Amino acid sequence: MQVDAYIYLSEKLLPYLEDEAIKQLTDAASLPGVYRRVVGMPDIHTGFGLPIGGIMATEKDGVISAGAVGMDINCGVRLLMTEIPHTEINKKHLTTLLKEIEKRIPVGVGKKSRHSGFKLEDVLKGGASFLAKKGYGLPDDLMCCEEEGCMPGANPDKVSSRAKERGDQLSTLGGGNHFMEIVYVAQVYDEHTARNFGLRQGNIAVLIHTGSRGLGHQVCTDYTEIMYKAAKRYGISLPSKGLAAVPIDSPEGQDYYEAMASATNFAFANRQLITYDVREAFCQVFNSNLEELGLKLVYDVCHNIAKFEQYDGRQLLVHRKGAVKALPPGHPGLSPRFLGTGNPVLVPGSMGNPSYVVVGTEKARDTFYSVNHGAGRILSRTAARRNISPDELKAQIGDTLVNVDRLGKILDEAPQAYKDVEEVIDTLVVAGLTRKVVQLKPLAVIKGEE
DNA sequence: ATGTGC
Repeated sequence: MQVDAYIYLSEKLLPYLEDEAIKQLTDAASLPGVYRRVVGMPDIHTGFGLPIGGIMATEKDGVISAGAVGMDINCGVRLLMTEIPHTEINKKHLTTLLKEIEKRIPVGVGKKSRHSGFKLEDVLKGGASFLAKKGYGLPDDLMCCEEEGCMPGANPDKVSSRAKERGDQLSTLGGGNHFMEIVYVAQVYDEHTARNFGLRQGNIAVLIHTGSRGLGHQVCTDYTEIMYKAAKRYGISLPSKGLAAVPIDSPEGQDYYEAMASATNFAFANRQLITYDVREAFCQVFNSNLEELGLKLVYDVCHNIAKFEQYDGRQLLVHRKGAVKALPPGHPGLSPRFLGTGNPVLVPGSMGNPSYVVVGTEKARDTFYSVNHGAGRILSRTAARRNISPDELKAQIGDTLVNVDRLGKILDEAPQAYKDVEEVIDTLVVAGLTRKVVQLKPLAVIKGEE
């Protein structure tokens, strides 16, 4: 190991720590140019290469790794806030909303876009910014996105034709842990910050969790193969195929960065077009307009990405896989919109459970200004399908409305397969890395079937 | 996570 590995866990979470996740994290600590420490979040669990809930920063002369970003490049979460009090919404509204949203946004593995006419090259270069400027967004959307909805350095020429063929999935949700949820602000912990983020106690909001779909998956697969072969030529001994890595300044490393930025923009555009479709669905169901309904973007976070950032006067490449950038109030890296508060961090819980909006603190410097991205798995997808029955899942999600009739199709997403998100967040609160802003409680959820 | 794969 070149550096130490730190993992943040409460006593309650300690039993869930897998030996394999520790190995993946310490493996990452052995890669050339890794800086200061590698970090595991309290939602850590075994992934491909770097564990999910892992952070690895590398210096200029160090490596870049596709597996340390993850299969779903720029998987992320966005939150839309409405002006609708949850007391004014009934079960019939919710049912109709789910139907109208599903009419517009295909859900589940392998689903294709209902939209056409967007040039993939524009999407890969421009992300959410391209769509918003085309009219698929509100004026303030972009300043409420990480990277303002467009990652610089994207070069579609570095995305393989096979990956591009899989790029016809704009405004699709996907499967697995991806979801859309109608929630309401159930509790406010920090009035000032909540107000600044536009979060009002009792109001309805929409949480969207998805990424770059098949395109990002293919980019990761392509470049893992390329890096795996090239590493030998650079004299890098790889601890595992999942951590295949090459020097940042090598042609392969540069190519991956440009392809990753392209896939990142695809994911931003996906969430932006979903937002457009969700807004349309709300307007139809409530027979109203966005001026009345709100549906303003609170924020859009990336949780699988590598970005160049400054620490200790050095430029580092911070790989976050299942971790969210959380800059504290006053940090020079913040956009003017969030300079006084820190950027909002969106942390979804498991199905039927609360989600949270939190912010980072000065102390989060210890984690390269990163906090956890969710609850974190306890059971693998297959273990969850084997061990949880549809009735047990139903008992856990309670009154939360679900679009999926056959609960047997989403057992891998049962809350029993996940840690308690509040325990996970409180671990970082106690460690001084984060502060809670609001709690969101679910009313209805849209999941894709396996 | 994923047109659920070598």
